[in-house]
Amino acid sequence: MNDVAAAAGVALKTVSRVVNNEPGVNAATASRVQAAIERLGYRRNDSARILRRGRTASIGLVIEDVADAFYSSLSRAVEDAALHHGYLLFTGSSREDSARERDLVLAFCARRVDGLIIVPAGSDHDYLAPEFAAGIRAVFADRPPGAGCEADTVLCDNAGGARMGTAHLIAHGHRRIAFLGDSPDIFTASERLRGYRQALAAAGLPYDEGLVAMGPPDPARMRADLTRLLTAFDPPTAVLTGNGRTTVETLRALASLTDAADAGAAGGLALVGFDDFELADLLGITVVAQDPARLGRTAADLLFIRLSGDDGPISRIELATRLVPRGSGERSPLPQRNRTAG
Amino acid sequence: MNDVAAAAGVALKTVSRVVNNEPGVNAATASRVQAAIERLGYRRNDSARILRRGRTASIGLVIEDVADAFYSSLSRAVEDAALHHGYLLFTGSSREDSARERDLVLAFCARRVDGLIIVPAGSDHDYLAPEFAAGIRAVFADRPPGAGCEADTVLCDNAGGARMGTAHLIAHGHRRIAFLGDSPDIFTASERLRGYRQALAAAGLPYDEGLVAMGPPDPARMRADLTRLLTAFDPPTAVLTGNGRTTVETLRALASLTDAADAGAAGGLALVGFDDFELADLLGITVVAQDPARLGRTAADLLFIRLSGDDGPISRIELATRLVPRGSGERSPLPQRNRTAG
DNA sequence: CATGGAACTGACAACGTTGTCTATTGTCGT
DNA sequence: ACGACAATAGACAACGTTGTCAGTTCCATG
Repeated sequence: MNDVAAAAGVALKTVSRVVNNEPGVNAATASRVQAAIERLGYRRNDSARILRRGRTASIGLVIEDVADAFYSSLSRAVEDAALHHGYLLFTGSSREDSARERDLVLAFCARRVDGLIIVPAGSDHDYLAPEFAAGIRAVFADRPPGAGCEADTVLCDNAGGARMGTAHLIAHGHRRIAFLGDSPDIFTASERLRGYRQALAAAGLPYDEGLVAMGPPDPARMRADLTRLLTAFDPPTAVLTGNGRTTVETLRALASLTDAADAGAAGGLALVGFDDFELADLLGITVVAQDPARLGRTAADLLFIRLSGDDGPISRIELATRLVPRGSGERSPLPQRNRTAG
Repeated sequence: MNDVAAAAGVALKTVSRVVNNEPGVNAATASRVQAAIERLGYRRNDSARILRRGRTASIGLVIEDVADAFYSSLSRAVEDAALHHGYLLFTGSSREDSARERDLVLAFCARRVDGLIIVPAGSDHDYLAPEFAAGIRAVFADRPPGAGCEADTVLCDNAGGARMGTAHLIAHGHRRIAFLGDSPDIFTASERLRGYRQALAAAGLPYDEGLVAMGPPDPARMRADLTRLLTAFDPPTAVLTGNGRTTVETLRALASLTDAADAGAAGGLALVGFDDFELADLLGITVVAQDPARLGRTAADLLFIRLSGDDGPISRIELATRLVPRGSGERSPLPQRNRTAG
């Protein structure tokens, strides 16, 4: 900028004014400065600008994994909102590792992002206290912050969705319904388990721990769990899967366990999946759909409201889920070969 | 930092030394400073640091759309590499809009990223000249830069992959093979069309424009194109689809055109898709697989080599593709109802 | 005891902007 | 012709770091 000023025979401040479209510069002077800018290929250094002004016009997004369709949809929604408000976006994936979450968040804070959208991996957010004190705003998405951390939160109605999915299976005559979920220490997974139990209770059905298998969606582990479930004395006639990844891996496991030809039919087992996913329509999989884009958009909206100065009470929004019947969840129970009596 | 210095009764520079783990600070002094840091909740301001040091330890990634599985895998690979090198990552989606690509790139440059990884939407990258002059390094991924822009580039062997996929169909007896691709002004789409033509030529088959339909993967448009193709006098017995999105939409269109029950079987039409995608295994779709994670990793590697000072000649890497037979591409031609003679 | 050097600490400028305040014009009304 | 005022331009400090260099202390050595 100094060079531009020298080249245009003008003061530093005048260049600054031209660069920022500030009023009070003679048109002739301005075009002379513009010419110098073009000639020298000058670009404003935003680091200095940020240092001087205090606002960075950037936000940080920490998700679990960009490569997961759910989070990449969420990302895109946040990205759009950021762009729309003229903000730049830092992103990082925590990989379900709370240390990595913290490091990313703190790195973003050191860059003085104005705000954060966090899908927390950990359950302790005390490390944010100094940042909040410094004026950084944060919105939690998909999962709530740890105890003692007061911040806007956008969740989906996990328990309600699981309840609805389970009730749907019950309504189609199922009495033994398995639940395959992610690790129970993940908020959404345990909430969905809760919803599943609520639905069973509401229908007067017993809760059978033997029908529940939870853990990271590792194909080998899931195959083993499914085999155990399906070869038990009194096997389930239906399954509720706890998230997109789990649903997909369940379908794979079922395909490898049953006749590959009718893999799409999930081998007669009724199935409702939590989370919609690409091609679920073609495979005829009934799902309880969340809207990750809406989740991201809502979180971004909340954040930008805060960034515009709003200091109202914390909000905690819960987005509704939607049951999308596609066939796999509407099958009636088939007589099971392992069962001795009906 | 000033406050910390005052609180610890020490000079600014000493705090700086402690914060940066620089040697030459008495342990007692250091712990006094540490205490003050904790007490005040101090965090270093990286904007100032960047301004002072010149290096930002951040890179910018511009892709087409995070919500697309191909690019989100690529993103994740770049993210991992960045994290591994201690860099932060700015991301943005161009949405196939060259102006948006430029704006994102320039915004990242204004933030003084050290390097860029770009999946270009446009074909004119003259706007980068001043940035290159300022020392920014860029690597192009998936698509090459516009003419006149010399930069490291990582592509996949698009023509070769399409040739392989087409040859595979020819080897299974197909003579009339349709090509459904993305807009021909997208580099990868036109390269794949080229590979398709090469394979036809190599087999002595005529190139029939009537069997080619290209454009953005809009469901309605694709359905119309497919209907036209399949109801023609001499319809194709096989299809090569030009990318993941196109493959999926083709499957949808086929499912809605033929009996929904055998949608997974793509209605008897043989199909090879360019790009692997989630659940292609369950649907039995033969694909020419790229490795987007490898693409991202390779691009990041190239970039970090440059950032470490390498000034060797420009490299242009082409990654191989892999044919994954899963059934849909191994079907023999069926007699077509619209054809008068065999 | 003087001297050299190592270990530690601090003063100061500079990075490239922008906000504030002041100085210089030129224009207008009286 | 004069003061008032608007429009334009510039000087300067400050944002929070870090690199450079200079100073102080203290200990080992001759």
